[in-house]
Amino acid sequence: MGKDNSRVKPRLPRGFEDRGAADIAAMNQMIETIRSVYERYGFDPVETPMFEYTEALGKFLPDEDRPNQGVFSLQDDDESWMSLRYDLTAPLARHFAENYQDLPKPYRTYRQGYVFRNEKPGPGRFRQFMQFDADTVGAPGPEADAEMCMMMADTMDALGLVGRYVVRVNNRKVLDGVLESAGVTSDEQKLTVLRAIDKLDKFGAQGVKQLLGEGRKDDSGDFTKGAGLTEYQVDIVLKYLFTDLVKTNSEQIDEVIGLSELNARGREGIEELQDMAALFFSAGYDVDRIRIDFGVVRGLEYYTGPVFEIELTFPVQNEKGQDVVFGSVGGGGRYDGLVSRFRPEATPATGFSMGVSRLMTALRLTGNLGDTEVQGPVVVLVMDREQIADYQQMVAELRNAGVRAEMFMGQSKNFGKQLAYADKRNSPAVVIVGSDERENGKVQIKDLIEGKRAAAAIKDNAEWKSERPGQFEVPRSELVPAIRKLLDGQD
RNA sequence: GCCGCCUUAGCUCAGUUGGUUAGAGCGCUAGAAUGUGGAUCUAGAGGUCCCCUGUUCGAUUCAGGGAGGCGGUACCA
Repeated sequence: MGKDNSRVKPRLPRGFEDRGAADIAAMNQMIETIRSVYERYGFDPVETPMFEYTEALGKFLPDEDRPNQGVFSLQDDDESWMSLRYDLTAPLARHFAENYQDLPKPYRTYRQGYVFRNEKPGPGRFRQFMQFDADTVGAPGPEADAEMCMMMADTMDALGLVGRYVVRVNNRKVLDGVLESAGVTSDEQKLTVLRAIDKLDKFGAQGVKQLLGEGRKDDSGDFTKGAGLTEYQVDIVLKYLFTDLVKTNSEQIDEVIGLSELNARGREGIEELQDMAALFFSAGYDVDRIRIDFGVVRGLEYYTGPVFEIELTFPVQNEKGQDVVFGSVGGGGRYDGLVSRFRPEATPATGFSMGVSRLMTALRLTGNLGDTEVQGPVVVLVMDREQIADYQQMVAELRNAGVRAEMFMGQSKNFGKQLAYADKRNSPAVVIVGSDERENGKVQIKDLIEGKRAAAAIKDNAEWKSERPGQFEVPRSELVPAIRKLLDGQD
């Protein structure tokens, strides 16, 4: 049989991804774009490690003596649990609390990095993915929240997505107020109601109504138990959700103010939204960029006030052409309680997170990622093994001149293979020096890009060879200037 | 977790109403062409037909179970 079962099958764990040169270039470009916006807003970078003590992340299960399933965890030497961070906010709270004395307040920072969630992956959902966050810690006012929303919008614009997203804004206090008025008191029921509201754009009014009441059966036949509200309660919630869509944010807010069910807590939230809407208006952010939307919930329980979310306004399909449910590509809100887990002082904070990986996936799937093809190096071919010192010298000259260059390192001394290699690397040019050139003090430079163009018409291989499209000869001393000139001409 | 669909060569997929040597395109390797990429032609390598159990003279094909993938749904701190 001769079957070798000892060989390991190379396979990626589900929900994780390898990234090649083009992907990395695209991601770096996105990161740089986002970074420049955050810098311009006056935020400074900070970096925290991938691991934190689980208790610092707040993800210890109260009943059992181990961390939440959703986080990747392991035990340190002293048996204390450590976890891979699942977002960049909890680690920031820890960092701020730990360095409280030295940090300026408000503390305005950004940071970017991979976070990890041990969950079932889906379209645009990975178990390792990149986020790019900005936070203002120690600023209580709605102007700090409004700034976050405007920065989110500016970031999306900078990423070339003008008019193709919307930042939706709501306030948890409004939600809480409505629920209180409706007499929804148990925490569990509250959560279920919030989740139901969150599904509005997914399932529509009917779906939400079912989820608020008995429950809903989805297309795959699965049944989701509802919140079990009475008809009267459902009406209150729906009335609040389905205020008429109007032209401006302040009009939108007025619609809710008109509802008699709004209690003191709800009105507090409304006032904050009014303040934010006024700032959006005066700064020229229209409803098509930032919209007050009472359907925004956000899952995280630590949000205490304004919450916001970036949504793409174009449909996304996967590689198979199937329409795909694509979540938000960024979000955030005010989390006034997070730092107080570590410190006695009340520390208000607000921030948001850009889902870099998810956004990149959406852009790639919709063909909006832009051209990030990576240009290869100039390759110096090895014609004579004895001359590699000479070839290496040429490479060094090119590198010293700032040109990306390498000597062919493969096994094959076959000329054609070396050219095929350069072609596959997307090299701009190769340098050819055999005995003929050496004796005459010359080098052959082959412009692979021009050559490809010139060769398009050539069908016959003999002609193709003798024609040597894109190839020319210069004195050895002219190597670097000739290559430079060629590269300049190519861009 | 629950529901649906899927799994055959590196990739995309045919096919076998249960039968002996399981195919194509692309890709890969080599040659035509030993100093010239592409196109062309020729040849070659590459398979546990996802795994296990059962039914059967015989299973890649049928049945049951499992795993993995895709999608939905739940959860998502």
